[in-house]
Amino acid sequence: MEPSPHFPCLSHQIASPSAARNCPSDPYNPPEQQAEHLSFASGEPSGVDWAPLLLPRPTQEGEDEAGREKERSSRRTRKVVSRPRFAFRTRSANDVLDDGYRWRKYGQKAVKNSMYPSYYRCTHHTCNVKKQVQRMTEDTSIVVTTYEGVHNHPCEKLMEALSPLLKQVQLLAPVMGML
DNA sequence: CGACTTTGACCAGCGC
DNA sequence: GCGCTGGTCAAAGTCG
Repeated sequence: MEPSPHFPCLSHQIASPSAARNCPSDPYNPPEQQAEHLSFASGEPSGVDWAPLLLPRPTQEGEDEAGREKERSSRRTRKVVSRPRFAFRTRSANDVLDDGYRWRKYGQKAVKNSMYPSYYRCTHHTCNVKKQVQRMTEDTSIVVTTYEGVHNHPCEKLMEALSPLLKQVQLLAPVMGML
């Protein structure tokens, strides 16, 4: 997968968990968050096709709005909507991995098999991606992050980092054309 | 003052 | 049918 703006570091994790252990070039994986990528706990059988989960989904305005409206009307009809989900475990002091996106916490609740999972939503107004962050009871240094849905917008931090480069490319483009 | 977190209440799904 | 559980809402509080 291309260094997707949608999952800057997570893409490594999905594509190659072992490679993900060392991604020093990844600006979205600061030292304190260069977590030990332990394994995947997707709830799916192994051999799951990750591609559709990670590739940018083409903008489908109608479907998106309809989906939101559907969700609004049936406020708590959870577990009915089937959305791409994937989870992974990391060993990190930080609960929240800095994946380049901005998240808003909308809930935290004591549940049985995890002490206090936190619920986050992407703050982008058109994006409906959620993630759940919880620490494992057996080993509290391990954080389980579950993503639900796919971002339909570029990663803000990545775009921020790339914008000077893009400007340079734009400036150089005419010059290159002359050569 | 806007963005974000906290936290108690609410409610639907599920198992018994 | 009932109670438990997990996910979400929303008001209030906090922070920069």
